[in-house]
Order: sequence, then structure tokens, then C-alpha cells
Amino acid sequence: MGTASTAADEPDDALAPEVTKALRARGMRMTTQRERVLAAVSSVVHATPDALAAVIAADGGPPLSLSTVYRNLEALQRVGVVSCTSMGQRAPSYHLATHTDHVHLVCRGCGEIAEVTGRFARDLAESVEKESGFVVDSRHLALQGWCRHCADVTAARSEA
Amino acid sequence: MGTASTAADEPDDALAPEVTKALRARGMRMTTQRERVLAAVSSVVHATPDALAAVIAADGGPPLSLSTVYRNLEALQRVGVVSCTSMGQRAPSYHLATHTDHVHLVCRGCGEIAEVTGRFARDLAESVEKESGFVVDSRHLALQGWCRHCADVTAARSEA
DNA sequence: CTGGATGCAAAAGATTTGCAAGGTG
DNA sequence: CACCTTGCAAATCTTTTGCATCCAG
Repeated sequence: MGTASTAADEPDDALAPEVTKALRARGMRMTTQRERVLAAVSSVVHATPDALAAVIAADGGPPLSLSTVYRNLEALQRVGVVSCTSMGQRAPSYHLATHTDHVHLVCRGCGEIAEVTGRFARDLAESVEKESGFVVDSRHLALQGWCRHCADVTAARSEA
Repeated sequence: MGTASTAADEPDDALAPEVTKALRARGMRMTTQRERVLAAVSSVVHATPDALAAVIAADGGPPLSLSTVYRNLEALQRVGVVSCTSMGQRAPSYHLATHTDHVHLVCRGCGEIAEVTGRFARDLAESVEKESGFVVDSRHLALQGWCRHCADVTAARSEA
């Protein structure tokens, strides 16, 4: 989506060089493939490694081997640019770590993923941190539950 | 670690008959195996299907086939007695759904799982529900982050 | 140049499914 | 008796690894 850069405000394209630095600081290198994985992660809200590979393959260049995708996600995680939240059994979800204060709502009924943005997470994180010293990652939180539709269905069921 | 029942307050042993009813209400049956899976889930805080199978095998009776464990966990989930939270890549974790307002803190550094009990989850759930109509499962919430120790290490690292 | 990164293919795990036999209600 | 369940084994799917080759720094 984005083309030109708007100075020091759009992480979109300014991300790569920054990440390159971070990588080199740990003896790792920036490669074409790694950059593509990074781009893919930043262009999608949630994605499994598999889905990311598809996104990458679709964006013009040659497809990447799945193992490369896995290895790069791990590398980017080590550097802290990407993080991963499992949103259910079969769905490790990777996303940019720079996203702030999203709360993802994963429906146990239909699997749909909704999102609310706001201070919710931050509040929770603060309370928990104060109480236990545990630093909660409030940037991207995944909660499970039931969307409005499935909540109805469930209610109906328990009457049966 | 309870043995006897204290009337209508300990779900420990009173659980099975209740679950039986719930199952029958949906055309499902209570079997020895299903009961053993249920017992195992209630005796452990978190456990993967694999770990549960081990617990079951260890508790005296003959071991259950893994597929049976999987199928029963799914069945118990459908009935709502058990729920599952993925606490990391490789660790779908099953637990009794009757536990109330636990917040599990999964450390991304060392993998340790801490717990805080309290209204945190409930507050969050209410806010989110009000805002989006999404019914959050606040009974057992898993948050990711860093325990006190790993948080220090991480901080140290980013200085390097 | 040196050592990290990639691709491929095979290995290792985790989860699901088909089917005949068994048990619950 | 009807129909849900179980076990076992095979099929799937996901993730990890070994190794020769390639490329960033």
C-alpha cells in the first residue's frame, strides 16, 4: 500500500533499515528473504507461518521455502520486531511487535477474529504488573470468548 | 487435593454426575474413559493432551489411546466443562472451565507460568463486552509477557 | 574471504480420521 | 437394539533439521 516515505513517522518503509541494525547488533544479517518476511508480517494483521508464505509468494517475487519463513520469524522474534500469539489450537499468529494496544478477540464458536483498540489492555497490564511484577505484553493481546452471534447460539444451547 | 465432599461446594467429585447430565442433554454419553479424562483435567492446572494421557495412564487404570483423549477433550469443550488456551507455540493447554477468574502469566523468556487471581480479568472482560458485544472468557485468561527475572534480562539486552 | 542464511528433502511431532468392535442408555 | 465411543493404524499437517551451496558484510 504505501509508496513514498513521510519522514520519521511511517515505520512502513523505515522499518527495514532499523531492523537491519538490530540484526547486525546480534551478529545476524539482513537478507532479501528476511526483508520479505518482515514486509509480509507488517502488511497483515495476523498470520500463521503458512499464510505468510502465501502472502510472500503472492507479492511478486519468487516463493520462499517454508523453512526460511519459520527461521526468519524466529530471527525477527529474537530481535524483538515480531511477536507471536497463539490464538487457538492450530493458529500461531505472528505480527509486528510495534502495534500498540490491540486486543484481539478470538471467537471459540466461529473462529472469527475481531479487534478492539484502546486502553483495556494497558489497564489490565498495569494492574497485573503492580500486583505480581510480571510485565505483560499489552501490545497485542489475544482473548478468547464468543462473538455476539455465537454467544447467542451458546445461550440457546444451554437451554436445550 | 481434596478427598471427601463438603456438600454443594466442592465440584471435585460432584462434577462427574453434573457433566453426565450436560452430555446427555446433547445426545452424548458418559463413559469410563471420558470420566477419566475429566478427572485428569481437574487434577492438573494446565496440561497438553499428551501430558493428560500420561496423567491418566499413571492413575491406576489402563492407558487411554491418545485419540480418545483428544476426542474427549473436544467433547468436554463442547459441553463447556473444559476449555483450552494456547500458551505458546507448542502448548495447547486444557483446564477445567469452572475455575474462576484466574489470569495465567506465561513468560516468553523462561516459559514459566505464574498466576494471579482477582478481578483483573473480569474488569477487562466487562469493558470489552460493553464496547464490542464480544463475550470474553474471563474465567481463565492467558497473558504473555516477561516474568520479573526475564524482564531484567531483556532490559539488559536492549542496552547492548 | 568468513560465517550466517537459504533450499530442499527428510525427520520428527502433533492431530485427525476410517473402520470394526464394544458399551451405554 | 441403536447409536455414540473406543482403539488402532494410517493419513495429514505443522515444524524442525542436516547439508551443500550461496551471499551479505
